[in-house]
Amino acid sequence: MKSVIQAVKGTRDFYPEEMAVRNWLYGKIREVSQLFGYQEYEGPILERIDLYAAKSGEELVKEQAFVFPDRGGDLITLRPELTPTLARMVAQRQNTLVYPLRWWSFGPFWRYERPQKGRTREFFQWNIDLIGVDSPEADAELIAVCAMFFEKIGLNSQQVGILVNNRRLMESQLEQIGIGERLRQQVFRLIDRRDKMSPVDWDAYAQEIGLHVEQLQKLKEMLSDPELWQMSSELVRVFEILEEMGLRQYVQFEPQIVRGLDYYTGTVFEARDRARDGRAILGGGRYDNLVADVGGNPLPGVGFAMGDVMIGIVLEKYGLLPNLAKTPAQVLVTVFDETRIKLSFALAAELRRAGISTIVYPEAVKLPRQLKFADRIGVRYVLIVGPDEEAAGVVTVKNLTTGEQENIGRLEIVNWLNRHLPD
RNA sequence: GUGGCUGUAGCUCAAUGGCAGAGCGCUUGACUGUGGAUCAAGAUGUUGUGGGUUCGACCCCCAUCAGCCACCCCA
Repeated sequence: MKSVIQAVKGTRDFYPEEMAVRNWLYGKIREVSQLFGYQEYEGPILERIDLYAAKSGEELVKEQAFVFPDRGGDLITLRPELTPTLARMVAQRQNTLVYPLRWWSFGPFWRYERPQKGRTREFFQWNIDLIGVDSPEADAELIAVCAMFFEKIGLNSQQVGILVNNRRLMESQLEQIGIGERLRQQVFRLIDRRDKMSPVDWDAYAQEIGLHVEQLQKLKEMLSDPELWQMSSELVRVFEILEEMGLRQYVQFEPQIVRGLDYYTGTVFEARDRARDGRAILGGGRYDNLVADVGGNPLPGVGFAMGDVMIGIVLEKYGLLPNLAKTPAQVLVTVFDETRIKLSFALAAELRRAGISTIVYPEAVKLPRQLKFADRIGVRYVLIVGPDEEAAGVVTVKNLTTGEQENIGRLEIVNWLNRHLPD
């Protein structure tokens, strides 16, 4: 035990139980993505570091990416996010793709950070994007995808909410109080930290950036105005569409949401536990310059990303993780003794040809051990072929759930199982 | 990158500086063709790792690794 080599920090082993949950999540993601007509795609896991230099945000690449030189000396990055890859893939075939593009993906990502609650170094992320349209209806569609996903997975609008804002709205409001492009990024950071700092520290931080007392006062008024969204024709339209789609209850305006990544240009949103537990479940928004930033012609887009770790924590908290069958096997064929091993293997092969998932015990150990094994892996039916059965031309079928058993004619067994197995 | 807490049996956790334990799980049996329940017996440890203090260290000190949590940042 002591000599087992340690797993890499911040990675998780997916034992069959965890793998089943991950695949279940993947399935729900696929279901909702396809329900909206999105196509699945995937990019490489390795990218040149230059791809991220463009726009991802300084820190994400410099300090939070796994970077290494390949044998030719080029710096290669384990992808920390997918959006730049998406932008590259679109730019490469910009003139042949049919717009608007609706694409989704689910795959692994890496960030070199200290692991903690809701965050690991290796994680899986759902990315979904609508590219080639800059309408608020497109923004609303992505938010709707998000809300439908919650609905499908069993999270109701009392448990989780999608907080929405618009960077253009915030920019114009900031203009009105005399904050221009020069201070914009810093003020966005300030807004982003409103809840994370004490009011006193926050005021001090604001003044440090260079806000006058009057500007700070006006900024506070902005951030506490729940009706501010009505100043944005885009947000008005977004909420209107979501209302018509019957998903309005999941969504609310939140002026403090501006998102960390630099490439967002319009509507931004993130989903959180309503109880304010933990970090954001997902985050996204509109990015209208990204394709141009990697060398393509300007093309607008909107999308979001959801990590598997935080959604897993939320689903666990609300008891929504499914009870998944332990084994895919529907039937276990026991081996009665050495001389009857061939009988059991032949029977198992016959069941498999009929499409029945079957395990055959691989050695002639005592029957109680084989039954105990069947019970522990969670298989429903056990088949026994001993001397009595062989002589009578039957098979004993035992249902481990009910404890009942009966003899079925050897030639009837496939039909019998097909009638009694679930599905 | 910064700070805090924690590392003892497969798991969850006890043990005043003085013989390393319990519950669960596991193995075997009660039950030679039947799992779960019950009862009985049994096995399991380099106390994360490396140093130091001490007559003596799971316990105190230092370092290191890992896990958890917060910061930073973000999914």
